[in-house]
Amino acid sequence: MQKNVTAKQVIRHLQSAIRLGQLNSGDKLPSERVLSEQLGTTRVTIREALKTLESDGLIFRSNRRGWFVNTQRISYNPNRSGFYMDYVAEQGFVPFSKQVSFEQVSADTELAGIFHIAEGAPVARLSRIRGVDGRPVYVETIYLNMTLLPDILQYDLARSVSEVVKKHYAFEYAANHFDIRVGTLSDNQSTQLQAPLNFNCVTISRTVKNQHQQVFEYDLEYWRHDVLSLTFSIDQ
Amino acid sequence: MQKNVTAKQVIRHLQSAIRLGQLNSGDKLPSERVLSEQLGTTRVTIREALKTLESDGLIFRSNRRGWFVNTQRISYNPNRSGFYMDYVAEQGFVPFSKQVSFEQVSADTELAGIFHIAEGAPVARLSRIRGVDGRPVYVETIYLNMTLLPDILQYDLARSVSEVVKKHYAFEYAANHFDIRVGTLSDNQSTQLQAPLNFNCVTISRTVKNQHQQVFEYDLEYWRHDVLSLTFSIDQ
DNA sequence: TTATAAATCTGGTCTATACCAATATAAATC
DNA sequence: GATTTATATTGGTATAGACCAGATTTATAA
Repeated sequence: MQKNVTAKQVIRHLQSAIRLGQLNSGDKLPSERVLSEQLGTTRVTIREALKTLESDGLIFRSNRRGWFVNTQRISYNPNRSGFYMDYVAEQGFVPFSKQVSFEQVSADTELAGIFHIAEGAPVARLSRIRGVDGRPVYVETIYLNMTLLPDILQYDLARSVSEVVKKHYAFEYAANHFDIRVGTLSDNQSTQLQAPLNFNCVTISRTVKNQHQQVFEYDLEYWRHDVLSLTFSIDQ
Repeated sequence: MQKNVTAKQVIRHLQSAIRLGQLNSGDKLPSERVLSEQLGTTRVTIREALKTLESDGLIFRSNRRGWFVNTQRISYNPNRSGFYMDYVAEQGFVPFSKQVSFEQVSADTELAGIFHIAEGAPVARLSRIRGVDGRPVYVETIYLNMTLLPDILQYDLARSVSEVVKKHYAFEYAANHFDIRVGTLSDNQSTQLQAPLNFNCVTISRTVKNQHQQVFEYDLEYWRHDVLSLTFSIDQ
């Protein structure tokens, strides 16, 4: 009589392998087929276990390349001031940021509502991919209210949006409103983040008001769910 | 030649059924077996699609009872002041809160570090399950520093912890530090939330300081990932 | 040596089937 | 009618195998 090998057993096995240092940060795990042979089970069960370890942030995958042992999660303060590059580098990661597009678009119903402008009014849209240690971890789209920020398109926002807005328009980041939830990546985003279809993500939406209570910025960030640790403080 | 039915097709089919009102909030979906027959595919593919819709918050499941169309997510401000019951009721939900335990424990290494107390020092631990419309949505464990809050065990904290702390100890909730990440539920938590093993959750950890910069409270919340929308503002 | 093409490996996504455990329902009993 | 017991249903978790597409490596040709 053959006894089923459960995902739980596989999870424990890999957890202890990582804990004991048989597998170290950045190491590639054996392929799913090899693991299923070694542990006497099927790929389906192995994948079930791998997905759990992924959600716990212990391992991550790169599309069709393999599974790897994760470093610690990226600690990210959504309310930070300062540059992404510096912020992440302080944690020992090697960050990169790649601007995908920066263009003018017309406000749809949603954007018009957020910015309190007419539909069709000009909005600047900046799209970029950011990552650490050579792997992309989140995609971001930033909308800027061109009614309040005319000529914003002529600036280089690659390094920092807030820097430009503060310097050239004398806007303060006076109030931030956040909405954070779990979701799944779109097909486009999956490709950009080298993730499979319908991959789980953390969605961070942020609207920013200046010192005059005007909404001038709206950000949408989609993070791989397995790499992120949101940390922030609120004093009262 | 038979063409495979993809999860994407199933997702679109169910999305439009919900959008068109063929399925309404609270409705039970057909069983996985029925769906797989109707759509000409296997349960595996159906489940793949259902899990995606679940992560997007469109549907939810109750262990071995079935899949149901979700209402909108619970908008939850982790920094709120006020009562959970009132807070959630305002959004049209019928909330419930069930205290599981309230007892004194000894600080382990982690708690000792958080509260800046000696290992073994007394800590009060309150555990409860909270939900809406009859279904549990998160489990919470609250640790209270009994070095700062002696005799806290004699109070009834079922309604509100902060109310008691403010009233009887004159503590203010001066500073909150948050850490939010995705993870998976423990076996215990899965049972409590009527979720399958290794179910995805959002973990919210929160440490609270009083007006004297003393850490007196440490909360751990584990939310079903499919019901939560964190919303909060930070003014500067 | 370099560029190109072929073979291989890997995860991604299906089909098909099976059995278990908790739940809900129907039937039998008090 | 209320309670208990048996049955059917449902999701949860396995086995086994297949083919695809992208990434990597190896072999081949320029």
